[in-house]
Amino acid sequence: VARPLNEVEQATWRVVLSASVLLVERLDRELQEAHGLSLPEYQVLAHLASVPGRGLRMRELADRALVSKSRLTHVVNRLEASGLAVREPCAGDRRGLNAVLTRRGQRMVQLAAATHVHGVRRHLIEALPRRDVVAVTRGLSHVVDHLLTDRTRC
Amino acid sequence: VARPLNEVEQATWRVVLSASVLLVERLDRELQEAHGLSLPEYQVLAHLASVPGRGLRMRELADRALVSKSRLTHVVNRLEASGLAVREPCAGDRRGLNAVLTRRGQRMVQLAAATHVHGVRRHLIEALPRRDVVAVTRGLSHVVDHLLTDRTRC
DNA sequence: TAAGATTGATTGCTCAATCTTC
DNA sequence: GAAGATTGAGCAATCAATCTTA
Repeated sequence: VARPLNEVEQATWRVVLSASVLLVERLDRELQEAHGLSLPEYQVLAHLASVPGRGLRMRELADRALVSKSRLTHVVNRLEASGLAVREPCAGDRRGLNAVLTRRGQRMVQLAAATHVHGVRRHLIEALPRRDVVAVTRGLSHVVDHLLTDRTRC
Repeated sequence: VARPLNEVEQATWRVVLSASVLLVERLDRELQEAHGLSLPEYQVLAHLASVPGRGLRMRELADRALVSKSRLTHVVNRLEASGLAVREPCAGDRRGLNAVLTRRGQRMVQLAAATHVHGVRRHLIEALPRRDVVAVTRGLSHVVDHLLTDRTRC
Protein backbone atom coordinates (compact mmCIF):
# COMPACT_ATOMS: atom_id res chain seq x y z
CA VAL A 1 0.00 0.00 0.00
CA ALA A 2 1.36 3.37 -1.01
CA ARG A 3 1.87 6.07 1.56
CA PRO A 4 -1.25 8.25 1.46
CA LEU A 5 -1.09 11.89 0.40
CA ASN A 6 -0.64 14.44 3.16
CA GLU A 7 -2.81 17.54 3.47
CA VAL A 8 -0.71 19.72 1.22
CA GLU A 9 -0.32 17.05 -1.43
CA GLN A 10 -4.03 16.35 -1.42
CA ALA A 11 -4.82 20.02 -1.74
CA THR A 12 -2.45 20.32 -4.69
CA TRP A 13 -3.94 17.35 -6.48
CA ARG A 14 -7.51 18.47 -5.83
CA VAL A 15 -6.91 21.93 -7.16
CA VAL A 16 -5.01 20.70 -10.21
CA LEU A 17 -7.80 18.30 -11.10
CA SER A 18 -10.55 20.85 -10.49
CA ALA A 19 -8.82 23.55 -12.48
CA SER A 20 -8.22 21.10 -15.27
CA VAL A 21 -11.79 19.83 -15.45
CA LEU A 22 -13.48 23.19 -14.99
CA LEU A 23 -11.24 25.12 -17.34
CA VAL A 24 -11.44 22.63 -20.18
CA GLU A 25 -15.18 22.29 -19.70
CA ARG A 26 -15.70 26.04 -19.79
CA LEU A 27 -13.53 26.75 -22.81
CA ASP A 28 -15.07 23.83 -24.63
CA ARG A 29 -18.58 25.05 -23.94
CA GLU A 30 -17.82 28.58 -25.07
CA LEU A 31 -16.33 27.36 -28.33
CA GLN A 32 -19.18 24.96 -28.81
CA GLU A 33 -21.85 27.60 -28.33
CA ALA A 34 -20.16 30.24 -30.44
CA HIS A 35 -18.86 28.11 -33.30
CA GLY A 36 -20.00 24.51 -32.90
CA LEU A 37 -16.39 23.46 -32.28
CA SER A 38 -15.07 21.32 -29.43
CA LEU A 39 -11.81 22.32 -27.76
CA PRO A 40 -9.87 19.42 -29.33
CA GLU A 41 -11.30 20.33 -32.73
CA TYR A 42 -10.23 23.92 -32.23
CA GLN A 43 -6.77 22.81 -31.13
CA VAL A 44 -6.40 20.81 -34.30
CA LEU A 45 -7.46 23.74 -36.46
CA ALA A 46 -5.23 26.11 -34.52
CA HIS A 47 -2.17 23.91 -34.97
CA LEU A 48 -2.86 23.70 -38.68
CA ALA A 49 -3.18 27.47 -38.84
CA SER A 50 0.05 28.00 -36.92
CA VAL A 51 2.16 26.30 -39.54
CA PRO A 52 3.16 27.76 -42.92
CA GLY A 53 2.45 25.86 -46.12
CA ARG A 54 0.86 22.52 -46.77
CA GLY A 55 -0.54 21.65 -43.35
CA LEU A 56 0.74 18.86 -41.16
CA ARG A 57 0.96 15.11 -41.36
CA MET A 58 -1.61 13.28 -39.32
CA ARG A 59 0.97 11.76 -36.97
CA GLU A 60 2.63 15.11 -36.32
CA LEU A 61 -0.70 16.86 -35.84
CA ALA A 62 -1.87 14.21 -33.39
CA ASP A 63 1.26 14.68 -31.31
CA ARG A 64 0.95 18.45 -31.28
CA ALA A 65 -2.75 18.52 -30.47
CA LEU A 66 -2.31 15.81 -27.82
CA VAL A 67 -4.89 13.45 -29.26
CA SER A 68 -4.56 9.82 -30.28
CA LYS A 69 -3.95 8.95 -33.91
CA SER A 70 -7.32 7.29 -34.11
CA ARG A 71 -9.14 10.21 -32.58
CA LEU A 72 -7.43 12.58 -34.98
CA THR A 73 -8.70 10.52 -37.88
CA HIS A 74 -12.26 10.95 -36.65
CA VAL A 75 -11.80 14.65 -35.90
CA VAL A 76 -10.37 15.32 -39.36
CA ASN A 77 -13.25 13.34 -40.88
CA ARG A 78 -15.65 15.76 -39.24
CA LEU A 79 -13.60 18.80 -40.22
CA GLU A 80 -13.56 17.53 -43.77
CA ALA A 81 -17.31 16.89 -43.69
CA SER A 82 -17.92 20.48 -42.63
CA GLY A 83 -15.52 21.81 -45.22
CA LEU A 84 -12.92 23.19 -42.83
CA ALA A 85 -10.03 20.95 -43.84
CA VAL A 86 -8.96 18.46 -46.48
CA ARG A 87 -6.46 15.61 -46.66
CA GLU A 88 -3.71 15.77 -49.24
CA PRO A 89 -1.21 13.10 -50.21
CA CYS A 90 2.18 13.68 -48.72
CA ALA A 91 5.02 14.45 -51.11
CA GLY A 92 7.80 11.89 -50.86
CA ASP A 93 6.07 9.35 -48.64
CA ARG A 94 3.02 7.64 -50.01
CA ARG A 95 2.02 6.36 -46.58
CA GLY A 96 1.54 9.87 -45.27
CA LEU A 97 -1.37 12.28 -45.46
CA ASN A 98 -1.34 15.99 -44.83
CA ALA A 99 -4.25 17.72 -43.18
CA VAL A 100 -4.67 21.16 -44.71
CA LEU A 101 -7.02 24.02 -43.87
CA THR A 102 -9.47 25.18 -46.50
CA ARG A 103 -10.32 28.87 -46.92
CA ARG A 104 -13.39 28.26 -44.80
CA GLY A 105 -11.21 26.59 -42.24
CA GLN A 106 -8.88 29.57 -42.13
CA ARG A 107 -11.77 31.95 -41.62
CA MET A 108 -13.21 29.67 -38.94
CA VAL A 109 -9.96 29.56 -36.99
CA GLN A 110 -9.81 33.32 -36.97
CA LEU A 111 -13.32 33.62 -35.61
CA ALA A 112 -12.91 30.85 -33.09
CA ALA A 113 -9.52 32.16 -31.96
CA ALA A 114 -11.18 35.36 -30.81
CA THR A 115 -13.61 33.42 -28.63
CA HIS A 116 -10.87 31.13 -27.38
CA VAL A 117 -8.36 33.85 -26.52
CA HIS A 118 -11.04 35.79 -24.75
CA GLY A 119 -11.88 32.73 -22.67
CA VAL A 120 -8.28 31.93 -21.82
CA ARG A 121 -7.80 35.52 -20.74
CA ARG A 122 -10.81 35.69 -18.50
CA HIS A 123 -10.73 32.22 -17.01
CA LEU A 124 -7.02 31.58 -16.72
CA ILE A 125 -4.79 34.59 -17.20
CA GLU A 126 -6.87 37.11 -15.27
CA ALA A 127 -7.82 34.63 -12.58
CA LEU A 128 -4.19 33.72 -11.93
CA PRO A 129 -2.47 36.09 -9.47
CA ARG A 130 0.50 37.79 -11.13
CA ARG A 131 2.96 36.59 -8.55
CA ASP A 132 2.06 32.95 -9.28
CA VAL A 133 2.34 33.01 -13.05
CA VAL A 134 6.01 32.14 -13.27
CA ALA A 135 5.85 29.33 -10.72
CA VAL A 136 2.70 27.82 -12.20
CA THR A 137 4.19 27.81 -15.67
CA ARG A 138 7.53 26.44 -14.54
CA GLY A 139 6.05 23.90 -12.14
CA LEU A 140 3.57 22.47 -14.60
CA SER A 141 6.15 22.41 -17.36
CA HIS A 142 8.11 19.94 -15.24
CA VAL A 143 4.99 17.82 -14.92
CA VAL A 144 4.50 17.94 -18.66
CA ASP A 145 8.12 16.98 -19.31
CA HIS A 146 7.77 14.04 -16.97
CA LEU A 147 4.61 12.86 -18.65
CA LEU A 148 5.97 13.26 -22.18
CA THR A 149 8.99 11.18 -21.26
CA ASP A 150 7.98 7.57 -21.74
CA ARG A 151 4.55 8.41 -23.04
CA THR A 152 3.31 5.39 -24.91
CA ARG A 153 2.57 6.57 -28.40
CA CYS A 154 -0.64 5.17 -29.79
CA VAL B 1 -11.13 41.06 -31.94
CA ALA B 2 -9.57 40.34 -28.57
CA ARG B 3 -5.98 41.27 -27.90
CA PRO B 4 -3.91 38.18 -28.64
CA LEU B 5 -1.96 36.41 -25.90
CA ASN B 6 1.65 37.47 -25.44
CA GLU B 7 4.50 34.98 -25.21
CA VAL B 8 4.26 34.43 -21.47
CA GLU B 9 0.49 34.10 -21.54
CA GLN B 10 0.64 31.63 -24.37
CA ALA B 11 3.26 29.57 -22.59
CA THR B 12 1.13 29.51 -19.46
CA TRP B 13 -1.96 28.40 -21.31
CA ARG B 14 -0.10 25.77 -23.31
CA VAL B 15 1.46 24.22 -20.26
CA VAL B 16 -1.77 24.27 -18.27
CA LEU B 17 -3.63 22.54 -21.09
CA SER B 18 -0.87 20.00 -21.68
CA ALA B 19 -0.50 19.15 -18.03
CA SER B 20 -4.23 18.81 -17.74
CA VAL B 21 -4.65 16.53 -20.73
CA LEU B 22 -1.59 14.39 -20.10
CA LEU B 23 -2.10 13.99 -16.37
CA VAL B 24 -5.77 13.05 -16.62
CA GLU B 25 -5.04 10.70 -19.50
CA ARG B 26 -2.25 8.96 -17.61
CA LEU B 27 -4.10 8.54 -14.33
CA ASP B 28 -7.16 7.38 -16.19
CA ARG B 29 -5.22 4.79 -18.09
CA GLU B 30 -3.49 3.44 -14.99
CA LEU B 31 -6.81 3.06 -13.17
CA GLN B 32 -8.36 1.53 -16.23
CA GLU B 33 -5.66 -1.07 -16.63
CA ALA B 34 -5.40 -1.99 -12.97
CA HIS B 35 -9.08 -1.95 -12.00
CA GLY B 36 -11.25 -1.30 -15.04
CA LEU B 37 -12.25 2.07 -13.62
CA SER B 38 -12.16 5.44 -15.37
CA LEU B 39 -10.90 8.46 -13.43
CA PRO B 40 -14.40 9.98 -13.12
CA GLU B 41 -15.72 6.64 -11.91
CA TYR B 42 -12.96 6.48 -9.33
CA GLN B 43 -13.65 10.04 -8.25
CA VAL B 44 -17.29 9.16 -7.67
CA LEU B 45 -16.38 6.10 -5.60
CA ALA B 46 -13.75 8.05 -3.67
CA HIS B 47 -16.21 10.80 -2.77
CA LEU B 48 -18.68 8.21 -1.55
CA ALA B 49 -15.96 6.58 0.53
CA SER B 50 -14.89 9.89 2.03
CA VAL B 51 -18.23 10.52 3.66
CA PRO B 52 -19.58 8.79 6.78
CA GLY B 53 -22.93 7.04 6.74
CA ARG B 54 -25.53 6.67 4.02
CA GLY B 55 -23.67 7.92 0.99
CA LEU B 56 -24.49 11.11 -0.87
CA ARG B 57 -27.41 12.45 -2.84
CA MET B 58 -26.94 12.37 -6.57
CA ARG B 59 -26.97 16.14 -6.89
CA GLU B 60 -24.39 16.60 -4.14
CA LEU B 61 -22.21 13.83 -5.53
CA ALA B 62 -22.32 15.31 -9.01
CA ASP B 63 -21.16 18.67 -7.66
CA ARG B 64 -18.32 17.15 -5.67
CA ALA B 65 -17.09 14.87 -8.43
CA LEU B 66 -17.38 17.67 -10.99
CA VAL B 67 -19.61 15.75 -13.39
CA SER B 68 -22.99 16.67 -14.83
CA LYS B 69 -26.14 15.29 -13.23
CA SER B 70 -26.87 13.28 -16.32
CA ARG B 71 -23.42 11.84 -16.52
CA LEU B 72 -23.56 10.86 -12.87
CA THR B 73 -26.76 8.94 -13.53
CA HIS B 74 -25.00 6.88 -16.18
CA VAL B 75 -21.89 6.38 -14.06
CA VAL B 76 -23.92 5.19 -11.08
CA ASN B 77 -25.86 2.88 -13.38
CA ARG B 78 -22.60 1.22 -14.31
CA LEU B 79 -21.38 1.09 -10.72
CA GLU B 80 -24.66 -0.48 -9.73
CA ALA B 81 -24.42 -2.97 -12.59
CA SER B 82 -20.99 -4.06 -11.40
CA GLY B 83 -22.13 -4.26 -7.80
CA LEU B 84 -20.01 -1.43 -6.44
CA ALA B 85 -22.81 0.90 -5.38
CA VAL B 86 -26.57 1.01 -4.90
CA ARG B 87 -29.22 3.73 -4.86
CA GLU B 88 -31.31 4.20 -1.75
CA PRO B 89 -34.35 6.41 -1.23
CA CYS B 90 -33.52 9.58 0.60
CA ALA B 91 -35.08 10.01 4.05
CA GLY B 92 -37.24 13.12 4.24
CA ASP B 93 -37.32 13.99 0.53
CA ARG B 94 -38.94 11.54 -1.80
CA ARG B 95 -37.42 13.22 -4.85
CA GLY B 96 -33.91 12.40 -3.68
CA LEU B 97 -31.77 9.32 -4.09
CA ASN B 98 -28.65 8.43 -2.18
CA ALA B 99 -25.77 6.64 -3.85
CA VAL B 100 -24.18 4.28 -1.35
CA LEU B 101 -21.12 2.03 -1.60
CA THR B 102 -21.58 -1.71 -1.25
CA ARG B 103 -19.01 -3.84 0.57
CA ARG B 104 -17.49 -4.68 -2.81
CA GLY B 105 -17.44 -0.98 -3.58
CA GLN B 106 -15.58 -0.26 -0.39
CA ARG B 107 -13.00 -2.89 -1.14
CA MET B 108 -12.64 -1.62 -4.68
CA VAL B 109 -12.02 1.95 -3.55
CA GLN B 110 -9.28 0.78 -1.27
CA LEU B 111 -7.53 -1.13 -4.02
CA ALA B 112 -7.98 1.60 -6.59
CA ALA B 113 -6.87 4.29 -4.16
CA ALA B 114 -3.48 2.65 -3.90
CA THR B 115 -3.04 2.80 -7.68
CA HIS B 116 -4.37 6.32 -7.82
CA VAL B 117 -2.25 7.72 -4.99
CA HIS B 118 0.81 6.12 -6.47
CA GLY B 119 0.08 7.77 -9.80
CA VAL B 120 -0.58 11.19 -8.31
CA ARG B 121 2.68 10.92 -6.41
CA ARG B 122 4.81 9.94 -9.37
CA HIS B 123 3.23 12.09 -12.05
CA LEU B 124 2.28 15.21 -10.13
CA ILE B 125 3.81 15.51 -6.67
CA GLU B 126 7.27 14.24 -7.49
CA ALA B 127 7.39 15.97 -10.85
CA LEU B 128 6.52 19.33 -9.32
CA PRO B 129 9.56 21.20 -7.99
CA ARG B 130 9.21 21.83 -4.25
CA ARG B 131 9.59 25.56 -4.56
CA ASP B 132 6.62 25.74 -6.92
CA VAL B 133 4.11 23.73 -4.90
CA VAL B 134 2.70 26.61 -2.90
CA ALA B 135 2.32 28.92 -5.87
CA VAL B 136 0.81 26.27 -8.10
CA THR B 137 -1.75 25.33 -5.47
CA ARG B 138 -2.58 28.93 -4.62
CA GLY B 139 -2.62 30.13 -8.21
CA LEU B 140 -4.84 27.38 -9.51
CA SER B 141 -7.16 27.68 -6.54
CA HIS B 142 -7.91 31.21 -7.70
CA VAL B 143 -8.71 29.85 -11.14
CA VAL B 144 -11.00 27.24 -9.60
CA ASP B 145 -12.76 29.87 -7.48
CA HIS B 146 -13.32 32.00 -10.53
CA LEU B 147 -14.74 29.10 -12.50
CA LEU B 148 -16.99 27.91 -9.69
CA THR B 149 -18.42 31.38 -9.33
CA ASP B 150 -21.21 31.60 -11.88
CA ARG B 151 -20.83 28.02 -13.05
CA THR B 152 -24.04 27.12 -14.79
CA ARG B 153 -25.36 24.08 -12.98
CA CYS B 154 -26.67 21.43 -15.29
C1' DT C 1 -42.86 26.55 -10.77
C1' DA C 2 -38.75 24.76 -9.34
C1' DA C 3 -35.64 20.97 -7.89
C1' DG C 4 -34.10 16.10 -8.03
C1' DA C 5 -33.24 12.74 -11.09
C1' DT C 6 -33.72 9.83 -15.30
C1' DT C 7 -34.29 8.76 -20.32
C1' DG C 8 -32.90 8.00 -24.82
C1' DA C 9 -31.24 9.58 -29.14
C1' DT C 10 -27.27 11.51 -31.05
C1' DT C 11 -22.70 12.09 -31.20
C1' DG C 12 -18.01 11.16 -30.10
C1' DC C 13 -14.21 8.22 -28.25
C1' DT C 14 -11.47 3.97 -27.60
C1' DC C 15 -9.41 -0.16 -28.80
C1' DA C 16 -8.03 -3.86 -31.50
C1' DA C 17 -7.75 -5.23 -36.13
C1' DT C 18 -6.52 -3.98 -40.79
C1' DC C 19 -4.39 -2.01 -44.86
C1' DT C 20 -0.56 0.10 -47.30
C1' DT C 21 3.94 1.72 -47.94
C1' DC C 22 8.66 1.96 -46.18
C1' DG D 1 8.73 -6.18 -39.60
C1' DA D 2 7.67 -1.32 -38.47
C1' DA D 3 5.43 3.16 -39.35
C1' DG D 4 1.50 5.93 -41.19
C1' DA D 5 -3.10 5.93 -41.15
C1' DT D 6 -7.97 4.13 -41.22
C1' DT D 7 -11.96 1.17 -39.88
C1' DG D 8 -15.74 -0.23 -37.27
C1' DA D 9 -17.70 -2.21 -33.29
C1' DG D 10 -18.63 -1.23 -28.70
C1' DC D 11 -18.98 1.97 -25.15
C1' DA D 12 -19.44 6.49 -22.93
C1' DA D 13 -20.95 11.40 -22.85
C1' DT D 14 -24.10 15.09 -24.05
C1' DC D 15 -28.38 17.47 -24.55
C1' DA D 16 -33.08 18.23 -24.60
C1' DA D 17 -37.21 16.28 -23.07
C1' DT D 18 -39.62 13.98 -19.36
C1' DC D 19 -41.25 12.45 -14.91
C1' DT D 20 -42.06 13.07 -9.98
C1' DT D 21 -42.27 15.33 -5.64
C1' DA D 22 -41.73 19.89 -3.09
